[in-house]
Amino acid sequence: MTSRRTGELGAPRPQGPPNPRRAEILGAAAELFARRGYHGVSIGDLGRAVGLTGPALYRHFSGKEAVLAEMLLDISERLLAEGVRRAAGPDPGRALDALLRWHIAFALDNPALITVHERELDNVPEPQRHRVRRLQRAYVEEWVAVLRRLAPGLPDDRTRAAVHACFGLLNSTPRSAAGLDRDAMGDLLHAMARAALEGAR
Amino acid sequence: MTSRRTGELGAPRPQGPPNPRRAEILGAAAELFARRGYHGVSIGDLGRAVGLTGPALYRHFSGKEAVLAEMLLDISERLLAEGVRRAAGPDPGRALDALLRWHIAFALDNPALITVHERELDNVPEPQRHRVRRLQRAYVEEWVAVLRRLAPGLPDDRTRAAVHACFGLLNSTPRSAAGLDRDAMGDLLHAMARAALEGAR
DNA sequence: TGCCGATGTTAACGGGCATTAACAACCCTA
DNA sequence: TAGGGTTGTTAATGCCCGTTAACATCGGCA
Repeated sequence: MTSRRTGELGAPRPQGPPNPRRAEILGAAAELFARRGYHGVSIGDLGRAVGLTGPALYRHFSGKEAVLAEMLLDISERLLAEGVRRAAGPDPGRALDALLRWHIAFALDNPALITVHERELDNVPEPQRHRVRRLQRAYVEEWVAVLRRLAPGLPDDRTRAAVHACFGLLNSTPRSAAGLDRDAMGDLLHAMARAALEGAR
Repeated sequence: MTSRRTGELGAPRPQGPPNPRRAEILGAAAELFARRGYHGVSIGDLGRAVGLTGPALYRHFSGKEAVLAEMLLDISERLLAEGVRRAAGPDPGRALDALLRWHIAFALDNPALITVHERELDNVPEPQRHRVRRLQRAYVEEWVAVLRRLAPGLPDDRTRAAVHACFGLLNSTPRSAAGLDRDAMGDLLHAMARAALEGAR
């Protein structure tokens, strides 16, 4: 074998020693995809962003789609893994706050990733799109389960709609580069989201 | 002159008798741009969506960018015009409810337009991008002014951030095609947004 | 009736894109 | 120190896109 070019198959993912070049490319791609959209970014743009030419990318990914697929898979896995952890405790009120803190911190620290995660699923090729969708759904269900314990009377579809609306609020961060500093913004989002979810009752 | 091809200049916009073909193209373009993004839609796609070939579009618009520009200009003008009207009354609490009802109705009735309006500003060519930005900002300021009367103590940047977060919540509608019917969804969004804004205090 | 503007069509263009081929330099190790 | 895998490069290929050109049809009106 002359090169690795991981990412072409549905599963399992690379896993080897973390390749710094891959990570660098993924980071730059996140910024570009968030700003200009998947179709608005060329392989040449991607290479240039990390100081390479376009074709050099094929030493690390099987193609442009594979970059996006790995990015979305990584994001949704990270969100879900920590979401499961935080939703666990016995007190649903505390669990909700922990979920809120987690999602807000992730959105504030990775605005580009949140944006891509929210917009570009349709451009992920098919074997992996299903996996991302499953992970995203599972993450939503963690929130729904906590809210169900907190407000047992609510019908499930209403609870689910409320969670989606809450995500819309939290994920708006990247678009509102307001003058607030990170902590103030985090507190504001936490207060608003918490109030919105209580208002959904 | 052999054809009209409006939209190439910054101002003023067409204004003539409403051309049904133009409207049809704009409607189809909104759906496509919302689903696949501006760069993900070709002129051929756009023509096909209204039963024409690609080049036929140039009988109605000066190019692909002009379609997007007119679309965003139209949306932001509509939002602002009605926003100004509803923000006017003497009672800020009523004004806020009127603004909420307006924005929610618009988002529920035109999910594709809201999506494009939120995402594609960067692809509007420069003379018109400024106009759209001004209109969008003015719309936000209508909300900020109402909230300022309602909660005079809040610093302006916090109020503005809260409005943006609120828009994120309301505009999440297109992504959450939940099982709720239109009215139930509208009520839920209204309750959550109202609570979120009060929670921002 | 004959013309002309409006609104289509297909064909052609120039450019950019994703991808592949062919080749070069660099380490690591046998 | 020779060889091979890794990671780059530039050149080439083929496709698709936005746009323009050239041509057809059709309906209203002098």
